[in-house]
Amino acid sequence: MIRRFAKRSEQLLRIYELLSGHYGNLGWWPGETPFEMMVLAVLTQNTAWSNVEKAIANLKSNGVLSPEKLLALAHDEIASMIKPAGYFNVKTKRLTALLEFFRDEYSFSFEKMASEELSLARLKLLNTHGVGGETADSILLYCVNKPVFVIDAYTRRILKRLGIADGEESYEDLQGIFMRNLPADPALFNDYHAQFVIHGKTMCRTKPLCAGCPIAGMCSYNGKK
DNA sequence: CACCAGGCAAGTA
DNA sequence: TACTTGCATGGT
Repeated sequence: MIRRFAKRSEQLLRIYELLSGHYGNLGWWPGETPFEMMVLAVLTQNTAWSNVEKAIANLKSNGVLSPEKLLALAHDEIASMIKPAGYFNVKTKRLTALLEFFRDEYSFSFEKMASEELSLARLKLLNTHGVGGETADSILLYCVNKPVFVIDAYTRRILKRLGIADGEESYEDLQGIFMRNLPADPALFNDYHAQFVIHGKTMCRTKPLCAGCPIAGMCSYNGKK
């Protein structure tokens, strides 16, 4: 097979160029505040955004979208509000664990979290119940603007169809592809991830070929899962 | 009605 | 270490 790109970094930048040229610079930001984004990071685990939005709307309408308010609620009260996001008992437990961690480690301060050495902050997040790679990195990128690349199901599927990944890679393997070959720029990582999300929502889903796909020319999808 | 989206932890061996 | 299962919703 012919290598069409001398370097991985050129290929990754070309993909970004094609996606952002098609979808525009999204300036994507999943929540209105850093704290809302922290909550969203848990609520969105294995769940469609449409359901997550209903859950976060319930928290807002009940006036409890703050770490102090949420920690003062009983398990069942949180669970009933986030019910539309699914897995509500699991997510209530995970959200509570994350809020306790945020209180105990950083006194509910994103400034304190941001000032901590990045790899240490990431390890601490990963050591918190309910926080895996994607959730930790979403918090680091979207709440405290750290240059970490978030890998999600869309990213995995798109990379596989592009022939960059074979599906056997670990989370950190895939993350490393981006972080070793792109400048450590939070704004780039934010928008690149947003491009994968919007592209994954509309294309690269189940159809072998998608009309109008901006990266169709680079896609090696052969119909295999 | 069947099926889909789509992270993490805990149990098993 | 690697594999399997539980968790729950809303939309098609």
